Amino acid sequence: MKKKSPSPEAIAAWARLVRVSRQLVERTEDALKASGLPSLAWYDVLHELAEAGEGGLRPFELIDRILLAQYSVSRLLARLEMDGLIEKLPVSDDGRGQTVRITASGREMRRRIWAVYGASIADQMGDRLSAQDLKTLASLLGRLRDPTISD
Amino acid sequence: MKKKSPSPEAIAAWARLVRVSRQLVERTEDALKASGLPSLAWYDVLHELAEAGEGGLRPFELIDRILLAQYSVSRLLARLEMDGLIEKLPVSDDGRGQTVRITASGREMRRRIWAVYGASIADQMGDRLSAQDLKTLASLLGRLRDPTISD
DNA sequence: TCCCTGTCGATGCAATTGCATCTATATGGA
DNA sequence: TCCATATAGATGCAATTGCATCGACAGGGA
Repeated sequence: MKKKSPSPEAIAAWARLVRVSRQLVERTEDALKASGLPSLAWYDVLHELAEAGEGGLRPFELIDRILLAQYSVSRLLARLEMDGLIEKLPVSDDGRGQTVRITASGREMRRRIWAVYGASIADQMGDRLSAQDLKTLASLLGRLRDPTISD
Repeated sequence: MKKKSPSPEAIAAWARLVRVSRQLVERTEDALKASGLPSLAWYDVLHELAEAGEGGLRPFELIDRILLAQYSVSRLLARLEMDGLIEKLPVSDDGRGQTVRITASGREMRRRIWAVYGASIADQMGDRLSAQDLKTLASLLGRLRDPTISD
């Protein structure tokens, strides 16, 4: 395969993208930490499980949705379970697996995280770009997504 | 301070931004690993030092440029020095500090990393958006930058 | 000069991560 | 049925990270 050189525009956009997203995430993580709340990774799991409803999700489904390695999810779930935010249920038709479901206090925690997370998004995105610009941005970013990945 | 709720557009743009940038970086890191090359963090340091020229940089200047914690930079520089990619020089007018300079093999390593990194940027950005769209993207992202940060 | 405070950079220790591998179960074919 | 292979999820161990703190020097005021 041939080696290509990126255009100056591509380099500039890349640099901005990487840098800005790191800043935004970092600020949000800092805000969560300052409020004594768990990190965005915890939120992501609670969010997916809340969306999934009573049926819950299998860990491997979670891996597809959030962008984490299998062992990261395994350990993340162990911590969430220890904190009582999720529960693991055996699954009848596959003895290897389990179903993970959010608990009431998991939902409550999700709300508390969102209070801070949502405010951070509003501060850092909503207040700086118009709705139209946000749509343009999302659309451009959408074209960078990996075509081999679901989301 | 009042808690705000983000608009749906802000949430969508945020989700795309975080997800896409993680994907892009991850793919690039994977490509580097597959080539047996060090990570993007190493590249960033080598890049900044190459830009800085013979005068080199103080570690605290590096901290301003790359988005890393002080202790991360301290350890990163220790590893780069062990690999002979940079050298640390005492600085005459400040007994606490040091100046960090890229070595010849550091420059060589930077070139080798760029061969892969640049190709990844071209693949993932240049090939998917026009120059005009890349400019629009960079401009929109620019408006999200933290105003309290230099770059 | 002598403190007091601030900045530079390194580091001990605990927590987290990445890698490789493990156990257990499922699935399909001979 | 039996075996070979594949998949789900957990985990031992080494490497890395984060947090707090440290030691060393700088700079300014009394």
